[in-house]
Amino acid sequence: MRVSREKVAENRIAILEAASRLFRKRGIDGVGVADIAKEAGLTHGALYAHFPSKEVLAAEAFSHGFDGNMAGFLASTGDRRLSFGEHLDGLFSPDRRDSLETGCPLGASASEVGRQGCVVSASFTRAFEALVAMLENALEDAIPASQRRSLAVATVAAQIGAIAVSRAVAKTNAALADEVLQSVRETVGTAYNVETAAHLRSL
Amino acid sequence: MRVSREKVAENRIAILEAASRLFRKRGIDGVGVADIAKEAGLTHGALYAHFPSKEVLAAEAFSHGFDGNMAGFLASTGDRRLSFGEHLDGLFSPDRRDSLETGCPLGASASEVGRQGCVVSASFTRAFEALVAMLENALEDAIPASQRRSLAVATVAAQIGAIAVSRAVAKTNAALADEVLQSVRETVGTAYNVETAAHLRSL
DNA sequence: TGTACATCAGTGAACGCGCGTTCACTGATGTAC
DNA sequence: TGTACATCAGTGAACGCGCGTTCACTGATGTAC
Repeated sequence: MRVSREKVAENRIAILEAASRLFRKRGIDGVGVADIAKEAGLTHGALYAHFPSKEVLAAEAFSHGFDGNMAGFLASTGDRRLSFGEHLDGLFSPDRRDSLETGCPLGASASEVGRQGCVVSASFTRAFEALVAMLENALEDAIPASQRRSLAVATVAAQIGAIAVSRAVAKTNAALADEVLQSVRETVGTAYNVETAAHLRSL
Repeated sequence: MRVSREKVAENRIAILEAASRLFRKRGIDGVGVADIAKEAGLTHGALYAHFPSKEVLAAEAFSHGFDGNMAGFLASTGDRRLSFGEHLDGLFSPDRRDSLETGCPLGASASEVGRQGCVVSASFTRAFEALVAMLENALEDAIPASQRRSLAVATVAAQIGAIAVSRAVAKTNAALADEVLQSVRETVGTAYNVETAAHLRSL
């Protein structure tokens, strides 16, 4: 039966939340549309009133999950702009690795997105660029503009690898899982220190 | 009908090759056992005479793909031990990104392995450690032992991220895909240079 | 404000299909004599 | 070396199941009067 306009909007969000969570947890190919609809409190047919296909849902769920994560992060820091080092602490924390379902969808799906269609790839790219922009912003004043983007791009890509690898080895070797996060964090930090030192010397 | 011992061994290899190639290309959840058997020139039933389940096949195919890649790499370099910089050139090349089916399975499956069982995780961990050992070996004489492992671990993890991200954005933004590889390579290179410089100074 | 009706989000059965796995059967291979 | 037979890798039908998607239908909502 027909439902109110507010309910329609609510249901759409519920589908996106459920899809976002389940895709992160079990992968895009590992979740069926019926699972998603059920988790959202609907039947599978209803899903097609909101999204034309599973692929489009995946792309929108990806964006939704990323936006939610980003908004939550910004809310947690208040108005304060974090330093690059503080960002690194957050990005490479074991907590971040352990929050598969609620964490950033970039790390959860990196190697799968390459196999999906253009719509999903576009969502991934947009989220990646948003993270890069956030780090570039944190690097302002610390290192010259010409090197900011390169370090920001490298940091986000390396972090995605660190999280994915840390999760992949965690079942076998928990110590290695932590070591991976720390080593990548250190290496990125070293590169950052070199740039800031060079920048300070040039002033 | 029964086949000769040599044929059995051949068929086993054929299954592993097909599985390894298809899993890299389409993901573990994206390939059926029938696809694999067909690609190997068999029917799906035969597969269960060689492997007890798809999961075990996935783990063995992962190891097989990694070993083949490693052997091919070692053969291509002859006896010569590559420098760390030469390793970086190979690891972050666009060619490596573009060879999904034949390339290293670590980058192809990183974010999926975390969702698979222990058997697959163990295969991944073994391959990861093998790559780390190769890089540690390349770092000998260049930087002190105490820092070798950390840089090697970080390099492999960052490279896996760089390849996965580069593949994920490639459909949307080819320039960004190349930029990712180059930026991570540069950042790892910078960290390496810092360590070597410090090491030389200490001599 | 009250009534009549068109709209359309949601339901649930059904579509064809492929999944991972099992199993009775086949027949060439390997072995024992 | 030749024969008889046990072995077992491979076949292909069948298992139950879940997949993504479609669609006739329902009935509360939104709208027009």
